[in-house]
Amino acid sequence: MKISSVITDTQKKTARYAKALGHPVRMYVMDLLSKQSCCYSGDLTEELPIAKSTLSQHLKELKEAGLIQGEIESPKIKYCINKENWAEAQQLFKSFFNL
Amino acid sequence: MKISSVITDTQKKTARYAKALGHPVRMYVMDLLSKQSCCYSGDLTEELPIAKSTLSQHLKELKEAGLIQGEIESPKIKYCINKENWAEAQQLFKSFFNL
DNA sequence: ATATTTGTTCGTAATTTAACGAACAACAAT
DNA sequence: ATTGTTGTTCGTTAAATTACGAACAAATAT
Repeated sequence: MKISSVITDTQKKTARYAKALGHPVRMYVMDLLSKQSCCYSGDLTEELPIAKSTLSQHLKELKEAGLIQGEIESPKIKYCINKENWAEAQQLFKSFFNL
Repeated sequence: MKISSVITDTQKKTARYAKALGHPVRMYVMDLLSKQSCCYSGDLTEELPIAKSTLSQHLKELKEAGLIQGEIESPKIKYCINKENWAEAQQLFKSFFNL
C-alpha cells in the first residue's frame, strides 16, 4: 500500500484524527474536553453506560491519536486535552471544510 | 441506561461523519470533492494505487455515510458531493471545533 | 454479434475494532 | 498490615474493516 505517493501528509493526518473521533463515546469525551479541557476518568465511567475497561480502551485510543493526555492525581487520573494537537486538528478540519 | 441517553444525536452524527472520513483514501476523495464537487470514479482509479474493487468499497462507504452520491453517465459514473449532508457535516465540525 | 470499457459484487483472508469481566497494580486510608 | 479506590491490562469473543483478484453486469463501440 504505497498511498504515500498520491495522498498528502495533511490528508493522512486529518484522516488519523477523524478516525479517532469516529466513535460516539470518543466523540462524547472530546466534546466534553473541548468545553472544559479536563475531566476525571471516573466521572466518565459514571456517566457512560460502558464497562470501565472499555472506556479505558477508548481513552487509550484518543491518547495514541494525540488528542488527550493523562495526568496522575492519585488515586485518580485527570484527562486533559492535548492543546497543541487539538489546535492542529482544528486547523486541519477548518481547512478541510473550508471554514 | 443506554448510550442514547447520554450521548447526543449530534455527537453520534458527528462521529458517523468522522468515521467515514477516517481513512486516507476517503479523506483524499472528499478533499478533492470539496474543491471541485464532482469527479469520475475512473480518474480516481488511475490516481490511487489501490484496486478498483477497493476504491469501489470506499466510495460505497462515503455514499452510505451520505457524503457523496453517484450519477450514471454511461459508461462512467460521476461522483458528486452530497451538498446537503456536506453542509451538515461542515456545521457539525464547525461547532465541535468551535470554529 | 462481439468486443471493450466501466464499475460493482463475490469470495476470501488478514487485521483491527469493540466489548466484557476478571485479574492486577498503584496508591490512600484505616 | 489490611482494606478500598481507581484505572489499566489480560484473555476472550464477535463483528467490522481493509484489501485483493476474479467474476459479473451494463452500456458503448466495433
